[in-house]
This record gives sequence, C-alpha cells and structure tokens, in this order.
Amino acid sequence: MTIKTRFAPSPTGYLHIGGVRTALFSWLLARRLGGTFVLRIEDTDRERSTQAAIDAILAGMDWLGLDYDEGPYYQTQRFDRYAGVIDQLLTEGKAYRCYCSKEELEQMREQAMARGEKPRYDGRWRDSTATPPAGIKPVIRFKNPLDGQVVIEDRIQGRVTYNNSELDDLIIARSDGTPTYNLTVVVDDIDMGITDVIRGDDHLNNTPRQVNIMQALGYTPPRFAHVPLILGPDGKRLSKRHGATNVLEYREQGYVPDALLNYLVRLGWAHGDQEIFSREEMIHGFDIKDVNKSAARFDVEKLNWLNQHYLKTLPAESLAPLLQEQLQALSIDPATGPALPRLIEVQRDRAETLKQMAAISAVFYQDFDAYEPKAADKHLTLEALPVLQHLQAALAAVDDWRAEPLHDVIKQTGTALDLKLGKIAQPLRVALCGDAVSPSIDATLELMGRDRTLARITRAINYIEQQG
RNA sequence: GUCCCCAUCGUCUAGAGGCCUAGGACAUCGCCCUUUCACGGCGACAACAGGGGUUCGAAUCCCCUUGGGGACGCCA
Repeated sequence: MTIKTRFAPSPTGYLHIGGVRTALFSWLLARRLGGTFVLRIEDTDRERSTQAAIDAILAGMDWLGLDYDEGPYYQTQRFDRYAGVIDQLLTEGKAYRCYCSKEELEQMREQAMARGEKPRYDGRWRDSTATPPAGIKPVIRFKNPLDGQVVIEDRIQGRVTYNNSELDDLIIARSDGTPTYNLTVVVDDIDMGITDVIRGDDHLNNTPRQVNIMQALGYTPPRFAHVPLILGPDGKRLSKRHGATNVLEYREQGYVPDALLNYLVRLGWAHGDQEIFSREEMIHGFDIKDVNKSAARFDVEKLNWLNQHYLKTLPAESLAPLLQEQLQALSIDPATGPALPRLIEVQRDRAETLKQMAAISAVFYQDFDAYEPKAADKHLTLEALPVLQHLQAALAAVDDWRAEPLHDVIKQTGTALDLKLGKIAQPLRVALCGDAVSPSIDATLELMGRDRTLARITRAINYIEQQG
C-alpha cells in the first residue's frame, strides 16, 4: 500500500512555525516513500475562517516549496457528504439529538469541576425518551462507547491508552446543522484514503474519539503520529511574540526557505551529528518514527546561523531576486548601484539575513546622512587629509575599476605616504561609508563605483577642512 | 481539578545496559588570522531533574517525587 499523508490546517489563523513543521514532516514522509501528500483546508468554522488566512497558508506552502499532490480540498465544499454520514449515524442509533442549552452545559462543567472530575457532558439525552423542548434546535452527539478502552499505537508517542469512561459524547453537528471537526476529519481521512495522520501533539486527546467514530463507521483507523509542539524560547506555548506569526513574515525578515526548513527538520529530529540538510538529504534521511517525544524550544540564534550558512552557500544568482525585494523594501532602486550577484558575494559573510544584507548595502545605492560621530572623530582628521587627497588623485586615474587594481592603489598609497594600511583604509572607509565598518576596502571601492567614490572623498575632504 | 504526554550542556540534539572520563551543533568566552566589521581556524566553559529499585554493570529498564507541556468548546 502506498502511503498517503495530509496537512490539514484550519484557516482561522495564519500558517505558523508549528504548522509548517507538521506539514514538513507529512510532506517528507510522503516524498520519501513515493506516496501522496494532500492539502486539506479545514474551514468548517465559518465564523472564524477567513480567505486571508487561506491565501496565507497557500502562499506559505508555496514559498517553502512544500508541494502537494492533491488538493487543496475545502471541507465547506463537502457538507453534503458529512450530512449523509451524520444521518447514517443517527439512523443506526450511533448518534442522537441533544437539546441542552449552552447554559446547561456550562453548569454541568462547573459542577463536574467542583466534584474534582473532568468536565464532561453527562449524556442526559443519550437514551432519553423525554419530549424535546419546543423551540430548541438540537445538536447531534456521537454515542461514545461507555466502557472498554482505546489503544493508540502512535508512531511517535508509542502506545497510548484511554478509557472510554473518560470520554464523553462529543458534538458532531452544531445546532445549525453544520458538522464539527471531529466528524469531518474522520470522514475526510477515510474518503481521501489517508494512511498516516501526522499532526500536532495537541490532537492526541482527540484521537481516541476519532478512532471510536471511525470504528462506528466501520473503518480501520489510519496510523497516527503526533508531533510534539514547538515552545517559545521561554518554554511557554508559542505566541505571536515568539514565532506564532505568519511564516511569510520570515520571508520579509530575510530568511530563505532552505534555512527555515533545515531548522525545523532538526527540531525534534536528528540524523547522527548532521546539521545541514539539503531537501534531498532530508527526504532520504527522515523517518517519522525517529522524531522525539518531547517538545522543543524555538531558538532564533540557530535559525540565524543556518540562514547565514545558506546565504553563504546558495548561488548568488538565485539570491539576487530575494535581495532585490529587500532593497526595494528600503526604497532603494537596485539599478542605482552595484550588480546584485557581486554585492552578495562580498556581503554574504557579514549578514545573517537578507534584510540585514540590504541594510548594510544601502550605502552603495544612496548617500548616508551624516558620519558616525566616533568614526569621524577618529579617522576624518587633519592627519587624514593628505591621505584622502592622494587617494582622490590616484583613484581618479584608475581605468580598471575592480577590487584587485584598486587594492594596488591602496597599497601604493601606503608606500608613497609611508603609512600603514590601517591609516589609509580607515579614513577612506569612513569617507565612503560614513562608518568605520564595511567590507574589505578594495571590495568597498569596487561596489561603490568611481563616481560615488570620488564624490564622497571630496565630501570628506570638505568635512575635514570645515572641522579644522 | 481530571485525563494524556514529556524530562541529557543556556538551546537543538547523539545516546536504544558495558564503546560515556557522556559526542556534535548553536549561543557564550578566549586565542589566531586581519586595513574595520565579519567570515574562517583553534581552544575553553557547559548536561544525564531528585529519590528508590532491577543488574556484575544504568543516561539507557521499572516505580515514586518534582518540574514542564497538552487536552477537557455548538474551535480546529
């Protein structure tokens, strides 16, 4: 039997890091075994589902390259099917109508808590022959087995046992007739032939209920694998503050998909000492049963390290369009400065994200406002004046504006003025960039271009003369 | 509160009874390289939550405690 996995997000919020990881694991498993990966949008909660969230999920999957073989399916388009199943359950006496009001249920929960019990529905309408109260639209509940137990052989969590006595009769249809999650997943996983359900740990408690429904419907449950949740750096549940934000936010922050995926695959999973995984390596090395049982914390530092690794190793040409977006976000027109691939070659060692890379590259495209005070005080001094004047003339004479010949000019200037390289490079650097930090001086010159270089040296000379 | 799950350096993890004086990576801190900042190289710091068992032998198996997470919805 070929494997079939699915990712089934609910569009009530954005696709976040945790969702991406379960999607990744499902995708990996399907890809490794030559199976099928399905995307299903669980939008039965019409109140909270939004088109914006659906779009963000689709865009996120696309950005990360998590391609699906089937779908996206939408549960709202399958309401007839669910209604049929609910009818069937009703006629077979496996479900029943419950006329409790929300207040009544609330009271029930409070009382159970007060008794030190788990808040549960007490089944008062389960076998009731009482006349239904008029004017109340009932919900439909599933008749959960009263005794016995459900044993789940989870591929990650191992064997987990639940007593049916712990479970209550869950609602499978709301009073407006729409189906609820625990019913729709079951029907869909059956209809779509899902062999392996991979999802967040938070669903483990739903699993025995779903298994019972499946069995009531006459089907054998799929295999389950419940992936531990990702926690924030503080060990608390991932919140917006940490990383429960739209994954597309990572794109805006200058992360590349390879880095994010690589980071996520190593959260809760390892393959010996290997840290770097290409997609192919992930696909071949990954196995769901090797995933750890414990929750992992989200650590941006390691993500940053991986991101820089990919910035350093991915072809500059493929990074160029991404850097272009980042420059444009800074209102910079990439046409007004150095070619992107070359810029990337010199900057890739100095930035952890493309956003940072764009920020430190702005000087090559537009003028800086003012000199960084400390740098100017230290390097733009009377002592530096002759150096800049000499460079001004020497650089103006350079025909071949590339790092190598430019490097020679710097060296020759040092020899001519009998100064150490630092005395040449630092004033020049501040003159060009407004700051004492930049790539190596020859690369800086190259990227700056002749016109901009000469103009900025003039600006620095004027500055020194005014100060003096 | 009840049920379920989890527990190795600060963080991600290797470890499936002797290979462990517990390995790797990120972070941190040194040193080297160096025209700045980085990158890189070398090195250091740093963990089996606690207590009982089982065993010749336990990070590895069992129990308890503690700590953490999850679930308990006409959300998914």
